[in-house]
Amino acid sequence: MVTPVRRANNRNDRLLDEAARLFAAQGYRETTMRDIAAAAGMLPGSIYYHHPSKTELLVAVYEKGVEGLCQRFDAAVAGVADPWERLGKALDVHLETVLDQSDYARVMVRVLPEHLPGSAQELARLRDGYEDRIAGLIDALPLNGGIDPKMLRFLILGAANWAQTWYRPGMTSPAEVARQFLLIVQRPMEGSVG
Amino acid sequence: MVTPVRRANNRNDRLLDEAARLFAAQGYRETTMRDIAAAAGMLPGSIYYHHPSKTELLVAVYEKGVEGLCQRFDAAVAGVADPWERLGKALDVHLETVLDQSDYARVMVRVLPEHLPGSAQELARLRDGYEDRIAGLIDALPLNGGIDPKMLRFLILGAANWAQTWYRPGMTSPAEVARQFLLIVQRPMEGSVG
DNA sequence: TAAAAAAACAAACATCTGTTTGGTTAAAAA
DNA sequence: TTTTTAACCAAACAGATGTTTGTTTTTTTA
Repeated sequence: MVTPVRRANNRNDRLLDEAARLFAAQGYRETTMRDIAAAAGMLPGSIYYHHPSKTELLVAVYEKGVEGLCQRFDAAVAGVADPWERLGKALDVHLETVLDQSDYARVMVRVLPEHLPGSAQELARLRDGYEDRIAGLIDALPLNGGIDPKMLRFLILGAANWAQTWYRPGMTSPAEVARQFLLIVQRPMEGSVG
Repeated sequence: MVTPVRRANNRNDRLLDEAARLFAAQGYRETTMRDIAAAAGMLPGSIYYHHPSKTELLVAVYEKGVEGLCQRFDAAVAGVADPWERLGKALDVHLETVLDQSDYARVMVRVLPEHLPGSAQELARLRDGYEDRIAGLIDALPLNGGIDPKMLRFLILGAANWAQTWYRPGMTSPAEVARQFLLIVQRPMEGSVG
């Protein structure tokens, strides 16, 4: 197995960028290989030199999305000890990234694994790399009896992901949305910030 | 304009049922007119006797979805005075309907107006018939200063709609999910239930 | 500078898609 | 019983879609 030597003017990065942008803006099914090729300045068939199928192209976009989001997450919560403060940082990163900064992250939210039966498992496995981080973060919260951590996670992540459907640039900033969401779910209880 | 006389063996109801089921399970783009026709026991072209286009078929499904959800909502909150209790009832109806009981309601959550540029306005207008009810309900809540009612609405509806992506029959019941969600966002404050 | 191979082109192929058209059946109206 | 027409069938059409194939260009390596 010889790894091909990547040339200086390789346009795979550009290709992935445009694919992410279109998948995020229009959806996977609504975006054609011709759309992507045109946006990347190449012919439809040329995409297949870099990716064996449309599905695999999506997987590649997904991988970059998870990788980027995880990196931002890790950087944001690094050195923060208080569980609620960690959740606040995570919410902030999640919303800013998904709403404002990364087409790749947007694809993760818009195109769900279960929408591509053939690759659902692979996509879900990639997602878990990020969602496990959120789960661990919420499990560390000191919760009142009666609140199921899993339900709290579903509520927060659900609200955050759904934000993509109503958020438009120029509205309340993603950071402010994150602050509000945290304010609503965080209630004073023993063990949390005084 | 003569309204055609609807015959006893009209299969439009069956057609709508199957369309709703398939749109909810696979998505709009992923469902073909042939899929729907086969499920309804007719030929693809026959659909066009009942609906002028695939888009209009979706609109018809959407209409039934909004109508059903609104009816359930109205029945659930009727006679309930306390704002938080009203929200609880609404959450219960929303989750049970969307997760368990109505393919039509499922379509409303899975197929978003902005995903069909041509009919986005019409679909959004239909949705508003329901979402305005939720908005009114939340605006009636006595909230602590600092919490934006709009953000609370986005959080609750977002979490509730997103539930479709993780909920599977046999899990925690929709009613229990509703109870947990309410528990998390409802905090003791002046004006609410003692 | 010549050989090797990465990267893209040009053009098609097979299939699927929403939709149309003209003919047929069967239920209701006369 | 005859007539009307709601409801559907049968078959195709035109365009879009993911993908393949053979060839050419262009960069790197020897």
